[in-house]
Amino acid sequence: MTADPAATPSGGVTTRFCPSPTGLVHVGVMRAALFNWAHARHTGGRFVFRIEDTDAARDSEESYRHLLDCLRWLGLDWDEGPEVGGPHGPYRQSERHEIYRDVAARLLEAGHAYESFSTPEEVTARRLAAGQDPKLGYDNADRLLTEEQKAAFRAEGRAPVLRLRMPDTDLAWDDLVRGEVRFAAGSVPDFVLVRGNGVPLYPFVNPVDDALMGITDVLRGEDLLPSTPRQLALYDALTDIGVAPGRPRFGHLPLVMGEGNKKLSKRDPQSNFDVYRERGFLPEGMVNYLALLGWSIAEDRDIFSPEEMVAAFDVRRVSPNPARFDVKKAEAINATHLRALPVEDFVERVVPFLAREGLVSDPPTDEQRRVLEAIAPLAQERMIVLSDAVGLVGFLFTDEVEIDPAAAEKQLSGPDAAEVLDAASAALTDLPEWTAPAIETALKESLVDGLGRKPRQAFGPVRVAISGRTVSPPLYESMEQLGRERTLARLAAARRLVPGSAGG
RNA sequence: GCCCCCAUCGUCUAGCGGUCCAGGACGCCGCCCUUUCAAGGCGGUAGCACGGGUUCGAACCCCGUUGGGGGCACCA
Repeated sequence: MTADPAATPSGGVTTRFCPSPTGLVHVGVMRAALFNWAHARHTGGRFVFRIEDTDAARDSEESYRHLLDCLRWLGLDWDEGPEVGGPHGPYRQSERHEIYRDVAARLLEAGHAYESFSTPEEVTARRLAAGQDPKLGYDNADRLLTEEQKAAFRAEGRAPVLRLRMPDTDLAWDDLVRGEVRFAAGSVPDFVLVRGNGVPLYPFVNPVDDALMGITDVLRGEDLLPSTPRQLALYDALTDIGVAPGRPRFGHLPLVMGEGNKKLSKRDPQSNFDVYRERGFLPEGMVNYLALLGWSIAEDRDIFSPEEMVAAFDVRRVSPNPARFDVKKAEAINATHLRALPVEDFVERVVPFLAREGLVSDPPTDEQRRVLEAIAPLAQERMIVLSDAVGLVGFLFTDEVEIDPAAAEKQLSGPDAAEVLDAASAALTDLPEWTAPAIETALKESLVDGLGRKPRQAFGPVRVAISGRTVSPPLYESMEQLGRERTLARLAAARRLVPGSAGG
């Protein structure tokens, strides 16, 4: 419970990620995790993962498990923390209460902290009485309470909170991303470390654990910047009583903004990390985009791998500007990574998404795998996220193809469609060789040359008949994979949908 | 209200006093390719918030203004 010199090797960097397991995982939180991880890896340092579950009312075990899963999915491995262990455990604050109780007692004993009996209502009343804005907060009125006064409050049944005595000096630090930041002496009131009921608060346990775990560099959101003076003061007190080895460095990352000009809130659907996973963003695509929220690898480049990020990451080059989360750009980045995937890798990753819809089994049958591998290169380049495969290649794995109503309206509504579909069926029924080139030749001869149709008019209805959509992988290859029987069946089925025609 | 942060194309950014009549990416718009849709190729659109300094010289340094944002709990 004292500063462990071995925990902070001179010059070595130790960063941490310390979310609280309360509900949905926010993309900004994962961005913070990524930057801490990249900073540790780049400097050859350590990355600690700690769970801040001091709020029993809001924390959940499910959320805790989910957090681990998200980190692992992104590829952010930790050197110390849950399920990994380490010399500074436990790594869940709910299991560290004795530690906080002990540190609080020592702070009180050393005079850095004191018992405070004022209720929030009393503080407000005093501010008002003095003609001041209640927003100024606590007025440090209990600093000089005598033992008699304290006894009197206790006799009333009041339980005191523990407050830190703030120093009467300026509090300043050299922020890793912003340079010097300074708060004037007296501008930050004495704050609460421990509640009246004995439960320690976040502003207390967070620095205590950072100190005990040898954290040297704290990278966190700019929204926490105003709380830094308090942490600094606490750190100085902890250093004085031998709990901390000194102050860590702080770096305040730019906020992640939403649609308007506001911080992306947990309420905003865009902020939910899970939706990107579920849509089939790649971890490497997500890492790439998240990294771009405040950092850039080079002047003329924005596609890179996690490894490349680690090699190049320099926290001093992180931008201080707030960054808007741009789904369009995230998609573009992801699409680039998706297309770069080797076919086998792509197939592996896409299978769970197809399986989820019952289109293939997981693992796929040999036949399903064969078809997937054949169509993959053609599908990959027209996909943005893995779940796109469901709509794009699903028609190859089911006989219950739903024809998109809009597609039908566009391609299967006129008399031309009937003529085209009939001609296509005729051309394909006795085709000697069922290969993409043969199919291409037959259809072009029949539809383009024979009927005199423009290619786009000739193949539109056929595509919709085969795939149910106006967008699909290349037609001939798709038909080849589908097989003659199913292809003819779909042409016939579509033929029956054409209104007001003989076949209907 | 108080404290703090931020300020280059619509968006994310490069730029760390001259090499910038500002570069890249996303988006958007054309053109090419073409069996749809994409992808790809080519081209285009659009920005240093304003005002003072400092300097031979400022997007870059300083001050102010304006604008935007964040924080002000016995939540985290």
